Amino acid sequence: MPRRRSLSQAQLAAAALTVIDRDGLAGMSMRAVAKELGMSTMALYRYVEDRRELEGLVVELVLSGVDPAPPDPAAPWRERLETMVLRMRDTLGAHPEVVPLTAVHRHGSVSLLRWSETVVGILADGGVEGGRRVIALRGMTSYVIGALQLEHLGPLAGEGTDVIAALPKDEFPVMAATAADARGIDPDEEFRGGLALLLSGIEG
Amino acid sequence: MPRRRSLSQAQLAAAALTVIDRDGLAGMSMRAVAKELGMSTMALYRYVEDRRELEGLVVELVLSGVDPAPPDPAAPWRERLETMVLRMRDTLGAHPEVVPLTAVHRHGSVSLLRWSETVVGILADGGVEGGRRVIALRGMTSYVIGALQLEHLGPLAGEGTDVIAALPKDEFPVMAATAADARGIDPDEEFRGGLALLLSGIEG
DNA sequence: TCGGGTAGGTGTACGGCATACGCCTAAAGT
DNA sequence: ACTTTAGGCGTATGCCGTACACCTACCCGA
Repeated sequence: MPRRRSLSQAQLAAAALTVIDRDGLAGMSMRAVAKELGMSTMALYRYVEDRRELEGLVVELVLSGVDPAPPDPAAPWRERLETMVLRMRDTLGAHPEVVPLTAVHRHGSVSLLRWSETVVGILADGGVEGGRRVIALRGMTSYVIGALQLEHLGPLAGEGTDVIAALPKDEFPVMAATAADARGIDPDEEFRGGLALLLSGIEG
Repeated sequence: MPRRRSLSQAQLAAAALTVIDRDGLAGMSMRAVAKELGMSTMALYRYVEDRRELEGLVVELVLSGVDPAPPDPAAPWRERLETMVLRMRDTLGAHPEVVPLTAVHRHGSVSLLRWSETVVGILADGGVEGGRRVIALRGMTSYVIGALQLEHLGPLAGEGTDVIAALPKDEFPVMAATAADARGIDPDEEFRGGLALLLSGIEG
C-alpha cells in the first residue's frame, strides 16, 4: 500500500563497500554511506536494523565473490585445497579493510558456508575425517584471516622490515638476518609459502 | 621544576587493560580509562599522545607477559617451537579483546621482537634458513592471530556449531557432519591441532 | 476516479566519542 | 620567598550511532 522502496540491501552494501575501499573502515559511517547513496542518513534504517547489520551485508557481498564451485576433481586434493584458499585470499585481499569485519560477521554468511562445504568435501576426498577434518578447516580459516591482516597492516617487504633489519645485532642477531632475508619475498609468495606448510601438515 | 607526575604510562596501560577485560574493547574510551584512574579525561593526554599510543601501551603490556626465554635446548626443536607458540597463545588468550589491537600495534613491540628472536633462533637450530625461515615465522604469527580471533568470536563448541549442524543436509552434507564432529573438540585441542599441522609442514 | 492507510524518507535531537585549547596552581630550583 | 614550569582540569568542537516524530507519495479498494 505505501510507496515502493527505492533502494535494496544490496545497494546499501555496495555503497558501504565503496566507502570502505575509498576511505578505510574508519571512514565508513552511516552518514558517509547515506551520502554515497544520495539519501538521508536515517533512510538507511529503513533497510537495516543498525550498523552491525550493514557490516554483515558488506561481508556477505565480499564473500559472495568467492567461487565456491569444486575445482577440477582430476587435480590432487592438495592442489584443490590450495585453489580454494587462494580464491578466498584473492577476494578478501582486494578489500583488506573488510577482513576484520569478516572475523566478526562470518557467522551467517551463506557464501562462507558454501566455500567451507567445498573445502570439507575436498578434505573428505583426501580421507581426512572426524576431528582431523574439523581442525584442518579451522586451521586454514585461521591462517587466511591472520595472514591477510598481518599483510595489510605491515607488509613484510615494507619499511617495518628495514627497522628490524637495523636492530642491534648483539641482542637480535637472528631477527636482523631474518628481516634482511624478508626483503626479497613478495607478499604473494609469502602467503603461498605459509599455506604450503599448512597443507603439508594436513596431507600428513 | 614543576610538580611531579602522579601517574606513569604503565599505570595508564594497566588501567586500560582492566577496562578492556571488564567492558570489552568497545568500552575502552579515554573517559573510561580516566575514570578508572580517578583522573580527568584530559589528564591522560599528559602521558600519551592520543588513543593510538595508549592502545600500543596496552599491547606491549600484554605481550610483556610472554616469556621470551629459549625453552630447554635439549628438547626437539619442533617441541620448542610449540612451547613458544603456546606461551603466546596462553598470554593473548587471557585477554582476547586485545588481540585485534595486537595486529595493529605489533610493530614496535619489543616484547614481540624478543619472542620472535627466540623463535627464529629455534628455527635456525632446526636448519631452517633464508626465505623458509621468514615464511615459517610469519606463518606461525598469522596462525596465532587468526586462531585467537576466530576462537574468541565464535568458539567451535558453541551454539554456532549447532546451527551449522542443523543445515539442510542436501545442500551442505559434509559441513553438517563436520559441525557434528566439531562439538566434541575443545578450543585448546583445536588450537594445538592446527599448530601441529603447521609445525609438521615446517619440519618438512 | 478518488480517498485512506501504510510505510518510505527526512530533520532534529541526544548522549558519547576523541581531542584542541586555555586556565589554574602545585611545587622544584633559586 | 619568588619564579617558573608543567601537571591537571573544564570547556568546547565536530564527529559518531540512532530514537523519535513528522510529512507525504503511493498502492489498494471502492
